[in-house]
Amino acid sequence: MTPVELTARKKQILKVVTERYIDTADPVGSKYIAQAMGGNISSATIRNELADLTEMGYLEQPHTSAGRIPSPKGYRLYVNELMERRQVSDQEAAEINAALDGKMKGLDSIIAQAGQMVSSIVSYPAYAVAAGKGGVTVRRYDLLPVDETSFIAVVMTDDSRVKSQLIRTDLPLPPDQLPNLANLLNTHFTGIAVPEMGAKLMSLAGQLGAELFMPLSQTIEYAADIMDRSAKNQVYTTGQTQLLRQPEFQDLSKANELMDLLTDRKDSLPVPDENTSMQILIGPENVHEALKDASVVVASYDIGDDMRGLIGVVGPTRMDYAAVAARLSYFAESLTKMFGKNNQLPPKEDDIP
Amino acid sequence: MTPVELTARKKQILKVVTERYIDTADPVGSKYIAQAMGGNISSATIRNELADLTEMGYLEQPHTSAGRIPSPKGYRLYVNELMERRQVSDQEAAEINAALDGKMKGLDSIIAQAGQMVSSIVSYPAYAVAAGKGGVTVRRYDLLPVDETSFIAVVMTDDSRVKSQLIRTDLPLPPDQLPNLANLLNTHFTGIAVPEMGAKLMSLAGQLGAELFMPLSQTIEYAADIMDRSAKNQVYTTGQTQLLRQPEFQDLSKANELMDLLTDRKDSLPVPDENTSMQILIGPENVHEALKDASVVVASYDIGDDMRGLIGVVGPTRMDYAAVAARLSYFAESLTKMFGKNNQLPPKEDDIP
DNA sequence: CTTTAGCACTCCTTATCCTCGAGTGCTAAA
DNA sequence: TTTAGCACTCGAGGATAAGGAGTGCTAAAG
Repeated sequence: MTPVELTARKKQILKVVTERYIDTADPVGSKYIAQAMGGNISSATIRNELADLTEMGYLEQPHTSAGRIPSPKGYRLYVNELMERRQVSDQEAAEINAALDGKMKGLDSIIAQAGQMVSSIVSYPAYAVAAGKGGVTVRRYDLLPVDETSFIAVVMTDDSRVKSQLIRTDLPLPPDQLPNLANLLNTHFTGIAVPEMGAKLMSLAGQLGAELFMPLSQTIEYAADIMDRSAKNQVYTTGQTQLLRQPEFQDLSKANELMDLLTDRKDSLPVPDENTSMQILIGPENVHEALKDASVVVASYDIGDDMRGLIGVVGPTRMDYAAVAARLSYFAESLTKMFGKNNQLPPKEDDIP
Repeated sequence: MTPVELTARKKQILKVVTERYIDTADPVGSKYIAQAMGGNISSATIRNELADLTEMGYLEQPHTSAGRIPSPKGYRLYVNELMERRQVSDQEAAEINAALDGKMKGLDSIIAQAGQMVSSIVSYPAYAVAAGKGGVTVRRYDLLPVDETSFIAVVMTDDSRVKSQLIRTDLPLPPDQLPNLANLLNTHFTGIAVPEMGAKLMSLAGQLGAELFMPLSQTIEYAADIMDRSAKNQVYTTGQTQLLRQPEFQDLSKANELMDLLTDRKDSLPVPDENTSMQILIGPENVHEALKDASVVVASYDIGDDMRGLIGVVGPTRMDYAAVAARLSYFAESLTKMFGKNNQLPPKEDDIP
């Protein structure tokens, strides 16, 4: 009685329903489908097929006398098999390239900007993370004299980011002591993690005068802070307000939940599997509760050899997967290319947002 | 016929109405007022007074048979005269201090974080800007060798911010040339604005070999970028979603307008007058169209001697002015203190968000 | 066995009407 | 000047009805 086979016609119907629903956000009726399929079959036939598809779990009915909408399972099939893997149009490509051509400076800033761009390109909220391989350490310290009571600390990490800060000392520090200090830092405080830094600092406490120890610990503190932040894998989210344009979020409670996730608990947003470059998560496939009624498309790109950037889009399950996927993957590829092009090393730089 | 004088009782009534309306968002009726004022006068008397106040423009009536709500003029009077200048409670002060005590590093990052804090403290969206006196120039360049094809450029601006970037050269640059390059930069490219830098660069083009000229121009480009960004007075906004919790923005079109302003055109948010440290702009007092139905409370604080930070809160006209004003001004004062405390110079540092 | 026309039925949407009650404005008396 | 009394207004909320899109089923046709 229950049909098990998914005939070509059933798939075709599912495709029509999905695309129409994505477009209009209204349940799709048999009459429209019949016509959209060429008018060769009657709506009654379609209704039979619809009943099958519903029974098989690909479609849902908001209520007895409404049209059909795709279930998550339906969306999944659509995304896997039915959706036409669309290419970005020349115009879209041009826009993306134009956006990327702008001078982007600084790794973190690039990441944040990438999120913004994607959000505006796809018209949904987006998020961006740079997933380093973790465990950044300092490769090198440089100290530049400014005046009696201050100097500039330049810290270079082993993933080639460079950050600097003006450091004020409480006690005057003779400028000729600066090389000593730098030497101390470079011999004892490179290549090690934050906790070990603390230990080392303690062990040196006795051997050094205050005028050397204070600026030393201030510099270490700064270095530790940099490493902390980069370990935290800061997540940037933008375009939350795009959600409000979607009819499914006119109901504020849903919207609020998602907004909260996007602003406060953004660290629990999905990350794609290690080896796939793009992943689509539909409704209940998401582990996070607030995302059960939403979908996420997330892509990754390479930042040089040992870092991976992540960029994701959040929208209603009724999201335009074809368009989002096309644009997002084009964007991610462009980023990979961009990072690769500069002697295959990223233009890493200082910036903490 | 029309009363001109604002008796003490009228003011008292206006105060009760305003505070009640701020609290409940419902029009306030004569019965409630009579009771809230001690029960010594009848609601009929209150009604007479209400009619006067309405005629005088301090109150409004959504429709004939509803209670009264304050008009912008009413709010204005309330804010100017009636509102009790509330102090932050010990607990609030403690919270604010705790938030500020956290290690805040980097000027721009502090500013952005300040916005977030304020937003969470007052439960409305907030924005933050650092209004420099404009016209930043470079005070000094330092170049640190890395390897044959790259070096670190450290740029210090005349407002004591320090930023740095790793620069890759296309041609190999002998390390012993680096001091030359630094010298060139420091003698020709300090203390001047971006356009002049370009001119200078042109004039030097002929005299230098490519292996020196290329890295020179890359460094200049970086410096120009820093100056550009700091000239732009970047505005940070946060907490937009707080708007959705306000009943007046349940109607999405209003909310959207404001959201747009807060995310896209944030540069047109109000700035307080030069000499006042806090300003309250109520509804139509705002010049920007999207803010005509909203209110803004904005405060400024000092960053060292020659910069001024700005921090503002956006909410419905029915905003809790007393609470917001108290918290915001306390927060701004704390910031001023914080910036002053470190030898009265801010902990300026590198960071572009 | 599949397709299709026909038709009763479901149930959402929208409009209309009605009632209820909070609150007003006015009048006239204290 | 204040207050009690009272008619009146107007929105909120609920019930009811009409309209319509869409379904499911039946029975006939291919």
